[in-house]
Amino acid sequence: MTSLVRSVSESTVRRLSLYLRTLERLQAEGAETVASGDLADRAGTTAAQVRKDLSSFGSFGTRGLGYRVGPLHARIREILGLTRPWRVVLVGAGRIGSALFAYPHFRERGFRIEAILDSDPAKIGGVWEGVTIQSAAHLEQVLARAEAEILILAVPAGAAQELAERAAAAGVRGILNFAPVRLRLPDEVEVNNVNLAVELEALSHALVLAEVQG
Amino acid sequence: MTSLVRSVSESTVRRLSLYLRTLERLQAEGAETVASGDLADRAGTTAAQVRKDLSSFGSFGTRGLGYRVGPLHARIREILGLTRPWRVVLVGAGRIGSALFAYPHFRERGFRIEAILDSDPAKIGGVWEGVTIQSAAHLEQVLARAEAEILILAVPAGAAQELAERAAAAGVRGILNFAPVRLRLPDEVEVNNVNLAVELEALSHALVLAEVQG
DNA sequence: GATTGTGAATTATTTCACAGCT
DNA sequence: AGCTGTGAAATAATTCACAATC
Repeated sequence: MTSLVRSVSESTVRRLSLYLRTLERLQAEGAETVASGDLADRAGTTAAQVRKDLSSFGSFGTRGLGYRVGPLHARIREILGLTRPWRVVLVGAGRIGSALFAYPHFRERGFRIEAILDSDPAKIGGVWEGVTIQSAAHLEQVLARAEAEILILAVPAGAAQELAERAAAAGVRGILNFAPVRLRLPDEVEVNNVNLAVELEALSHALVLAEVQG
Repeated sequence: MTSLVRSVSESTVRRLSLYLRTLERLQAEGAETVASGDLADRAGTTAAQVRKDLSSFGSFGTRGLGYRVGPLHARIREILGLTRPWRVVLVGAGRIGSALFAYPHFRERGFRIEAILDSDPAKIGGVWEGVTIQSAAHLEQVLARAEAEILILAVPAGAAQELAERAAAAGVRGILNFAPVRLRLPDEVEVNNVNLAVELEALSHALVLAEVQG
């Protein structure tokens, strides 16, 4: 069987996600086709970049016309692994956890938060939209019962490594980590780090640079 | 006057932010010096990368010994523009806004949220830790009174462009944008986008790839 | 006439490897 | 002996430019 999903670079993958959202807007606008230049403008890149990205998985644009919005959308969903739902467990029922749980774009894309865990007794037993917050002590059982594939880690830095290790041992395949620490885990566990301080600090660096350079 | 801040690549800047946090942990552990290899392990990169990153702004490691933790920390703070406070206004008092407002790492690094805005009448007038949520209709006045330099945009996609334009016109210099849209703004406004759907989709892509490749 | 697909050229980033300090 | 600083080499990502196609 030939793979439907070829290896593409990390930066291409991130742009594909942007294209996907753009294509959804185009669909809502009733567009049938889109040219690379138009897609690039809307997604914030260049026409050549769009074409390179799309050609990397043997694309099917039409010369003179552009790409058909529907089929391209379907193909990118496939590449990104969004054609089936993902079972997700959220660890950390603080503010970030709450924001992620309610983030509409996650559910739209098929990321199903099956369970919520926290270690704060004041939070355990609480209910969010029908989902009861359980004790993080039961991480392994919860992951097993949910057959969770993805863990969203939204806990303080000090708690992240231990929880991540336990989740990895329990068979979780990917972790989206919001704790500002580098997780040390077996290679087969995919980790994607989101560090909000990095984002703000990159901005502040850009601002001082702009000051100095006029 | 020679600039204290040289141009370094975007990826270097992001790693510097990681090194900064690592150095803070080392300081807390009482370490006086750190070798590039150790810093690399803790920050999740390589020794050569660390040395290249640090040498790009004329660093002052000691051969045979490593880098002195305190001075290196101070130098990176300088590079990242963290030696002075930043005046920040938060737009969007939803769940993401709430998480960001309470995120301790922002305040620790001198990002001061001076005002909170929202357009939902149910939220306006609410108070978060002494800060009253004001109407987004008054964006310009609030930005002027706060002399805000940075805007954190945590609003729905549909509202982001208009608010960003108004903030740019009112003189904001940088925007940390959580809305999943590409903002079109004058070049002098720095924009850093955080797109949570992209992060999760990059993870799901990695997982399907791992499945296919064994 | 418009727009893709893609090799080639360019630019950026990472890794190597080792001379040079302490 | 240990570790930095850095040119050189290798690799990766982006941009160019144009023939191929509709």
